[in-house]
Amino acid sequence: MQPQPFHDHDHSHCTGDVMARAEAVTAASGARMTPVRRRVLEILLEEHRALGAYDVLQRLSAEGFGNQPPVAYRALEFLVDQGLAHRIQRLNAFTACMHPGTSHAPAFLICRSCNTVAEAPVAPVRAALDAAAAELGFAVERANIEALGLCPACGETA
Amino acid sequence: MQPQPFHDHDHSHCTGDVMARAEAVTAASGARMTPVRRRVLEILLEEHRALGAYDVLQRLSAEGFGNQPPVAYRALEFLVDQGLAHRIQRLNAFTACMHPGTSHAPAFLICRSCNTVAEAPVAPVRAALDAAAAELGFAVERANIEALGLCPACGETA
DNA sequence: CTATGTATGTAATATCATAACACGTCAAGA
DNA sequence: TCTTGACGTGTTATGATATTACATACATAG
Ligand SMILES: [Zn+2]
Ligand SMILES: [Zn+2]
Ligand SMILES: [Zn+2]
Ligand SMILES: [Zn+2]
Repeated sequence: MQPQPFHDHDHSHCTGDVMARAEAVTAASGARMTPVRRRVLEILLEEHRALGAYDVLQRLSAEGFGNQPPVAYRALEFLVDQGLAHRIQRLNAFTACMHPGTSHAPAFLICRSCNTVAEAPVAPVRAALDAAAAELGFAVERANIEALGLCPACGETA
Repeated sequence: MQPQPFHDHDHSHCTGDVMARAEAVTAASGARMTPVRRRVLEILLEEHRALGAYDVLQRLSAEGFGNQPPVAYRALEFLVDQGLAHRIQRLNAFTACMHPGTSHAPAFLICRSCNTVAEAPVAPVRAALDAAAAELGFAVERANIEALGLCPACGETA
C-alpha cells in the first residue's frame, strides 16, 4: 500500500519508506546521493506539499549549505531526473515522489484549501488522453496532469 | 467542425470565426472588448502557438500601446477569464482558445518540434481523472492537462 | 456636467530560473 | 605517484516571468 497523504497516517512511514527506496534507486542508476541532495529530498518529504525552490534554498542555507539559487535548483533537478521528485507546473514548486522506482506518469491532486499534493493512479487517464490525441494524429510522449480541488478533509468542512 | 491546427487549413477561417465568437461572448457577459484586448486576441490568433506575455507585450508596444508588463498581463487575464484564451503552464505562455463559448476543460497537445498547440476533446480524460480522484476522496474542480509530443506533421518527418 | 466605475499607463518591485566560472574531491589510468 | 578528467558544490551575475501600487484617461449613468 502506498502512503495516503489524504488520511491520518504515521508520516515517518512515508519518509522512511521513500528515503530507503530513493537510496536504492540512485544506487541502481549509478547516481550519487550526496548530502545536499539527500537533505533536499528530506525537506520535500517533511510535508505532503509542494515547496518552491527558494523555500528549499532557505532551509538549506540555514543548515550551512550554499545560499544561492543553483544549489537548490541543481539538487531539485537531480531528484526530478531520478524520478524522486516532481515539478508542479501550476505552483512553480516541487514535491517528493511518493512511490519512486515504480514507473509512473504523474497526475497530481492539489487541494486548494490546505495545499496538500497527492499523486493519483494515472493509467486510465493517460489511456483516454492518448486516445483523444490519436484522433488528431498526435503522439503523446509526456503528460502533465494537475487537478485543483478539495481533499477529503477540506471537502467535509466546506 | 472546429479549426484543425494540425492540418493545412485556411487560417483566416480560424481567426475570423474565433474573433466573431469572441465578440459575442464578451457582449453576452457584459464585458468590454477594448482595443488592447482585441489586439491581444488577434496576436494570439496569428499562430497556433503559445506566446509569452512579454512576446505579446513587445508587439503591443510596437503598435503604440503601453510597454509595461501589466498591459499584457491584464489583457491576457481578461481573455482567460472570458474563456477566450488559455494559459499553458508548462510554457509560461498563452494561447487563443479555438472554440470559445462552448464549455470545455482544457487538454492541450504541444508539439515539441514545431511548438504548435492544439486543444483536444477532454471529456473522457476528465471522466477518468475524476474517477481516479474520487478513489482518494478528492473532488476535482479544475484540471490542467498538457501533453508534450509530436504533431502529425513532425511525427512523419521523424 | 459631474460622479462613479472601469480601463489603461507607468514605475517599482517581487518571484522564479539559468549561465558562467572557480574550487574541491575523488577515482581512474599513465 | 602524479596527472587528468569527471563530477559536485559554491558564488556572482543576469535573465525571465509576474505583481503591486499609484496615476491618468475614459466611458456611461444620474
Ligand atoms: Zn505522510
Ligand atoms: Zn485540503
Ligand atoms: Zn488556423
Ligand atoms: Zn509539430
